[in-house]
Amino acid sequence: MMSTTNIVNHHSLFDEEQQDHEIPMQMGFNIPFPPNMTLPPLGNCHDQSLKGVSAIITPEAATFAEALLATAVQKPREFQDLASGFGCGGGQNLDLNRSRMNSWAWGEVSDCWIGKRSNGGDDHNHIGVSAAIKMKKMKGRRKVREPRFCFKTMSDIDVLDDGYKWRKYGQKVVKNTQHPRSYYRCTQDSCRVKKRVERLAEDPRMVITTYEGRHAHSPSNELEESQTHSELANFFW
DNA sequence: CGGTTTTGACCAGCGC
DNA sequence: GCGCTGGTCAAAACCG
Repeated sequence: MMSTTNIVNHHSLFDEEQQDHEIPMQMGFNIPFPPNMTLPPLGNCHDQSLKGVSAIITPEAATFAEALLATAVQKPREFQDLASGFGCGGGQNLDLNRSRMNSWAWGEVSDCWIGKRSNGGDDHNHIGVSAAIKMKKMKGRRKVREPRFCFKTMSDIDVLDDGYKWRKYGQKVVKNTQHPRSYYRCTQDSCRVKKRVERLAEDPRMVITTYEGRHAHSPSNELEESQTHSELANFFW
């Protein structure tokens, strides 16, 4: 069991009083990289639309990272408890609820990374997931958009298994790209979460997955909460 | 037969 | 107002 797990959580709360300007917000975490996973050589990415992506990881790790972040977003309290159980800093508080994500008027992911980082002086591998989101509250009435999170991963598979069940509802070739963008919607009734999957024009090996909204339910029925916890536990071995 | 995918049409937002 | 573009709809095709 590793004892140096580090949850990184830095965000500023949405301020209702602020009008018509951008409000930066960041969320995420670092955890030790499991010994049974291997990393390919890491490199920097220079994609204008997704600035700050720092590294590339294996599809397996990426899938798990996505599931982790989904858990952190959907069940911040449980995620915090779970992380604490694995020796995460108790003082850290993954308090995403307070950010009132669903009240954001408008948001775009301006930065994200999934990768490997050194932890201070020692060079332990960490898998990290973070999303820096620039929020913008507009004057006047404007269509409310759900918060969005995106991930960039290296994978042959377009749709990574994040524990939820998705139905494809559209595909579009976007300008200046060779690869089509696919649109998916959560199959759960009353759940409005959507995700977009596309390949990076500059590097088709990279898959960009963008989630929009928050699930109003647990991951698909087969993946009960206890199982999710079990998977999270397995991640550390 | 029911659920999912495909794909062309349609719609809305935005810039000019 | 018009054209461009991204996002969604919905009918048909596909599949287990």
